[in-house]
Amino acid sequence: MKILVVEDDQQVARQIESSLKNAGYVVEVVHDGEEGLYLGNHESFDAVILDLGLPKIDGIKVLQQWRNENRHMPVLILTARDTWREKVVGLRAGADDYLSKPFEIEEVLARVEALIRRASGHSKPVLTCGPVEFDTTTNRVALNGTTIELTALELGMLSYLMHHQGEVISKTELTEHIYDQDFDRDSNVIEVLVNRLRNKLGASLIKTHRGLGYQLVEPDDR
Amino acid sequence: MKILVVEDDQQVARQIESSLKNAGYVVEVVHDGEEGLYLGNHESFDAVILDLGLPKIDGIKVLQQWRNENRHMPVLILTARDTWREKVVGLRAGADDYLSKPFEIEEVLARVEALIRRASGHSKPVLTCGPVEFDTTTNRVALNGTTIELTALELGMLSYLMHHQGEVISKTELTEHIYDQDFDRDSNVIEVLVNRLRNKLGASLIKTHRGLGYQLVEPDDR
DNA sequence: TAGAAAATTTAAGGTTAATTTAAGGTTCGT
DNA sequence: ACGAACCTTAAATTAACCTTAAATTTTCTA
Repeated sequence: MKILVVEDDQQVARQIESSLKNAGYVVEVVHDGEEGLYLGNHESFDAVILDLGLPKIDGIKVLQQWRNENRHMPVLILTARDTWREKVVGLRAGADDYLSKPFEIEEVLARVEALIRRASGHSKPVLTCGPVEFDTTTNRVALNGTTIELTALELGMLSYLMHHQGEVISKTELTEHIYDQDFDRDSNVIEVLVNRLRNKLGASLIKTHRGLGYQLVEPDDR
Repeated sequence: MKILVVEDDQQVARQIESSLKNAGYVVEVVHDGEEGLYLGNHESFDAVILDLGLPKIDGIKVLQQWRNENRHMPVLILTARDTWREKVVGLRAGADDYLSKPFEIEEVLARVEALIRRASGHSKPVLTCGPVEFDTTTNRVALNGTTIELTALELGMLSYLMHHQGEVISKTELTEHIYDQDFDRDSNVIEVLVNRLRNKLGASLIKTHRGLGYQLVEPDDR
């Protein structure tokens, strides 16, 4: 998760930066509107914290330009003044949330996380197939609710099958996805992997189509 | 609830002290900046009332130093003059609210309570995982209650893991967070760091998932 | 500012779990 | 029934990780 902070006040900027980093974000800090505008247009961020009173280009202008360029990352606006007028202008320009100084650093964190959560809410992170669940964000795999430990390769294979549920996937396709293109023709790695997955997640999860490939199916529970 | 009052005017100090005590707070009063700075750094308060015109060290300096040491307790500033300039300086230094003399003692109480409410509402200051605690505001780490000294990198790594408890974090993710983007692919820095953390905080705290990453787990005590 | 101390990085050898290989058995389609 | 494709198991191999210590860099202190 990468966050852009546009804030000219060095102290506030540092405060926010360290707090965000501690919370586990990758943080990029710039100190004026020009740099902010450029970075926001040329790199991709999961959220932006934007001060309004900035040197060179005003925060509102920066925000408007981003939105004109169809950049839709969530933006939290910071401002020194807490006037009705400012708030309206900010939200009109496309801000997602608004915070006026002085603020608790923890509150900034809370709001940013809320924004990111809200923004990423569109994707469905956890795939499911019968009794097995696969969380694409954390790579956690569960069978009937209890987590199952998988190795890197097992995980890679399950991930691919999960993303192509119901399709019949050839062994070549699996090898090419799990490894990087190169593969031996005479090796039973895939069979061994399938076997281990079946042992861990239930024999009927992966159906084999002789000569064609494998298919992830909802097992008939019994 | 413990409140620190830093105020050189004996009469004002006594007034505030008795008012706060009546309201049910534990109050500590000191009369110059030096004592204030020390106490604020070595004890934990739920809020601070800080006069700006102080002997030995100016109030702003005291506040700045606290913030530099990552002490984030809410601070209400008192000042004799009500100038725009002073207010800005105070807020820039990290104050949370501002009150100019003369003031009603009732108002001081009201503002302090507002600050405490606001601060406690949004902060989740101390993360815990089994026997280890991590205070996000002071960066203090404790194992079974006793403070453990960690280096900057150790702290960075622990902080990241603490904020993502239970998740499996890849080595790349750790490097990208601890360092700023750039990293060598052939270096065992992460392994060495994990090793040192395990030595200091217990071997079973960090679980390794071969080929995937590391995971912070509650150690099974034994 | 030099010297000392601490922190960080590098390096090397040992350990272990994951992956691959291999070998023999099983199933399925024709 | 026969061969090919697949399954299963276990041993062999490999790569990831651990541990330690020395080398280097940074920070502290006199």
